[in-house]
Amino acid sequence: MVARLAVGDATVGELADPYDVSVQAVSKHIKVLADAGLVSRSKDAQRRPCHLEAEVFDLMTKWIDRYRQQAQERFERLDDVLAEMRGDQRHTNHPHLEQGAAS
Amino acid sequence: MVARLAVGDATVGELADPYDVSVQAVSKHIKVLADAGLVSRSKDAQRRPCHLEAEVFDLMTKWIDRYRQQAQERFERLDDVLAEMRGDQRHTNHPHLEQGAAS
DNA sequence: CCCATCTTCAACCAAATGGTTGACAACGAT
DNA sequence: ATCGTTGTCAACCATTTGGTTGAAGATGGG
Repeated sequence: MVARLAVGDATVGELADPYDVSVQAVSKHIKVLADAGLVSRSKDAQRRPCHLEAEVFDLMTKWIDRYRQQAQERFERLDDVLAEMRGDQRHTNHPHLEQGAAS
Repeated sequence: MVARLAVGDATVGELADPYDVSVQAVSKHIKVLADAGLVSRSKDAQRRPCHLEAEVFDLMTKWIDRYRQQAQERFERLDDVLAEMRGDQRHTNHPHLEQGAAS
């Protein structure tokens, strides 16, 4: 959905077409996104194209960065030292995420 | 929840404590996050502290950036020109997001 | 005016989410 | 061995989410 809109504006019908889903469902979905400010609507005859609001990306990124920064600061400081002192051993069981972050 | 973990690792009990919610609820929630790879668990006696996985932030940011780039490229190219040509008028009704992006 | 097209509204339904309580497993301390 | 602490499992319930169908509003073309 977002992927399609990132490519370009589209009507509800166009959004629903490629998928096995009713137009009403998409209309509902878009209403939520619009209410949340993620998309805006324009008016072209009986059509109301959807436009992805790019500013939202910035907000999301900002939100994420706030927590990332906290986590990384802590990580780089004393967390691991203490963990090592008390024989802490992490087991992530999520190999796709492991990338040698912990020394 | 994420906010608390960004500050530092915590046990299920510590996470539940500040809120009016049962330990079981938090345990369930954490299980979801752990299954999704957002947090890892360690083992300290009968306690199992939760650790926020920082890599996830990178993945999120990467995902977002992909779409942001597409949207902005399109935006800066011909989208608005065409819109203007056919008398397009956008109405976002989301003032908190408006910041003079569209000329 | 009436029709075709596009969208939305309303009522409804199934599944997912997020919470509860109660039982129980694991562990350290006594 | 037993007990207190911590976390999890299971069954259950309410709310939200995401879908459906059917009817109705809006708009331009004949």
